[in-house]
Amino acid sequence: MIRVLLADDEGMIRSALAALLRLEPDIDVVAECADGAEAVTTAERLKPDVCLLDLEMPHLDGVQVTEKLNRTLATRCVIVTRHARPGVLRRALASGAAGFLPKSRSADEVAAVIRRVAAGGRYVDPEIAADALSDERSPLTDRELDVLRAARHGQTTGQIARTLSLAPGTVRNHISTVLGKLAVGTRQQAVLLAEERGWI
Amino acid sequence: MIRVLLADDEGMIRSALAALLRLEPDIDVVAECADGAEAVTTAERLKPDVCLLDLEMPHLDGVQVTEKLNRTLATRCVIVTRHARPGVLRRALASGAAGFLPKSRSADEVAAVIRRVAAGGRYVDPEIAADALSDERSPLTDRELDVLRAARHGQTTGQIARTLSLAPGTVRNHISTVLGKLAVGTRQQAVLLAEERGWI
DNA sequence: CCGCATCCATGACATGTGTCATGCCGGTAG
DNA sequence: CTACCGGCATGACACATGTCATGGATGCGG
Repeated sequence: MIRVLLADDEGMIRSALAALLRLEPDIDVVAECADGAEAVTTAERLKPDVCLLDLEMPHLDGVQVTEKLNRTLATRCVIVTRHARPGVLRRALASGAAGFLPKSRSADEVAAVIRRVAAGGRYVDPEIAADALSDERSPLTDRELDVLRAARHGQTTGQIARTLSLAPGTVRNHISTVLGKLAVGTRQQAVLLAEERGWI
Repeated sequence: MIRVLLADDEGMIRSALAALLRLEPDIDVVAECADGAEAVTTAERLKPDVCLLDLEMPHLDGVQVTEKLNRTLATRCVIVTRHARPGVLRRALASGAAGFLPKSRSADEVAAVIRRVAAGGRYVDPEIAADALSDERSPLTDRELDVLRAARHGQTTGQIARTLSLAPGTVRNHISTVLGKLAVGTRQQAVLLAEERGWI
């Protein structure tokens, strides 16, 4: 019997997957969690064989949960996401995830992936994996990513500079190089593009 | 037998809901569609009793699909969405939707809502309905909304002015009043807030 | 050691952005 | 009719933003 923990902030898909997985004779859904923090504490208590984690969750996202769990437990983590981009896959695998499944795939495949991962194997969505090989790695430096992350919510250059302890001119310069690298004209477009590609 | 059409761009939740609904003895899932345009043409061909439509879909969103179908068919539409805000509910009901269900609700409720709607009733998520009564209507004028919509993808004032056939100064003025009404400092924050509240 | 490349940081300059005062138009109350 | 109000449009002004040239710090290969 494979003991599975489910975490997804969207109640409808969480309960739907739970109901479907309970129909499988060899799978036992032992917990359903609505956010990352809850997933971590529940996993540490119940020690499930497999954790099926949504990437986008409040407080801790799926990648962060995977990192934490891999330090302390033998649980195998599968990350599920709507935004299946090569950059996201890279982050997921770097965190130690054993599986990666975009939500564009059918729900039927979930049980198969869980069995494979529980048996010690790995599963990565073949389509995304192919994209990842045709390397779409972020051309941005660490600092540039910092600045872009800070710019996500429409803060002004001055505010960003203060939170990063920089001169305003430096922030502007980083933004400028980012705009050049991404071939866009405004920081807002840069943010949208970077989010799209899973770089921030 | 209630004949149901399902439309959601996320394959996993679409197939999961379909599988669960097929377990119900009185519900027949006659079609699964991945986008709004496909939903419209399929619905016109199959004339299902109830359409379960995701709000966020490519090409045509759930509200637009509902509008189109209500012109030509007797189909009852239920709109499902992750971003369940009063403004979204208002738009959905204005389009003629018979039901409104946020994805934060459990999948169990879907079948019940479908039965209720098929019987000629209406269903609106009580929590969101309560919020909608404590009126959070948009304080923005039509023109201001036009400008804000155009500003969504980080376009410059000049580009927005050209697409709306306005002087750049006018666009800036509209943006300025929007910033005042929403009590934010940049157009980017205004866009994020308006999206959050379902006003654009 | 010495280039050389890369990242980070900064300040001067042009351009775009937000604020303000103003005027036009259609609807409404007196 | 007149006065007034709200939405729409516009141009002048202060400020933030994007571009550029520059310099310091670190790491790598000759």
